[in-house]
Amino acid sequence: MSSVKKRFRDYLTRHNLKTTRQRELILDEFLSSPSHLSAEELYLRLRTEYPNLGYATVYRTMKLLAECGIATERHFGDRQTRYEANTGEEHHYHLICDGCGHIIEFEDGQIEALLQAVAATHSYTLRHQRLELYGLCPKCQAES
Amino acid sequence: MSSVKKRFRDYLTRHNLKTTRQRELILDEFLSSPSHLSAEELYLRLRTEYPNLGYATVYRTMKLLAECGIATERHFGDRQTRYEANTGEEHHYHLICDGCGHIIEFEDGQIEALLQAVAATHSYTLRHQRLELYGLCPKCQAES
DNA sequence: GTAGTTGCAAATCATTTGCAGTAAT
DNA sequence: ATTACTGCAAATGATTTGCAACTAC
Repeated sequence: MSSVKKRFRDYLTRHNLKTTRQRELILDEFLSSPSHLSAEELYLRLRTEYPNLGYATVYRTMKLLAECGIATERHFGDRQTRYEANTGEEHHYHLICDGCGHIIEFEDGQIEALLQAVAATHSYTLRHQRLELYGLCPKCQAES
Repeated sequence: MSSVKKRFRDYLTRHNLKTTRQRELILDEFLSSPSHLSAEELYLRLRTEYPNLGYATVYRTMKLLAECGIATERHFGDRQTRYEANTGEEHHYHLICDGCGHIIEFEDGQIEALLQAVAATHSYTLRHQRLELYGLCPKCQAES
């Protein structure tokens, strides 16, 4: 069993919550799916295999995954909350197409250093950060 | 009349829209209020003086203000959309204290240049950007 | 056996929209 | 006059919640 799954079980146990089939299924699907899916997209994927899975269960489970640090909730332009698996790596940032919604993730040490410098200038201790660039991808530029 | 109000009138005229009392009232209130109010907060403020103003009118007008560049829509953690007056200056970013919520706005040409470079690398046309740093201000560091 | 969970449907909450009456051009 | 605008109420869409049946512990 992957360490992430173990981590989830431990979290549930520690909080007197139960390890249910649905929770494991949702975590599996989340881990093996592309990043930045919404609860709805996850639900639709799961539904094909487990037709009587409830919508609310997906929401509730994703909230748990966010609480225990396995997933991070993100809000890009549209209304839906999207989920991203936490890798425990460096900070990464997002470049999002306003046209088709395509998302590119990137990292950049230089940017990171400058951000640290800004925080230091104001004597702030940096804890987390959010950087999103919005624009048009090449394909959507061609279309407009 | 302020140049912003003039700019709004011009925008409306150019688009065959009408300059109504409600639109002017909402713009006035928006300009003279603290930044980052939601449509609801704006509506509540206006309502005390103009009790039969409609909720939808505030939403529709804020959308117009965003379209013509006078206001920018922002989403901080909560569900509501918040509006910020555009100063016409450079992009500015936010440094937010997780402890007391204090917000410092800053600009940084070097960061801006790097962001442009990232977009260019992926052949994206940059349209807008969001950069938020979260941490603890000196005062809140001392307290914790 | 006793919590905590699930699936469903109904409820919320922010925002949008249809419409009949009203106001700006 | 014409066309857009307003206020209201009803609609929407994402997410949440109440609840009775169910399942992990």
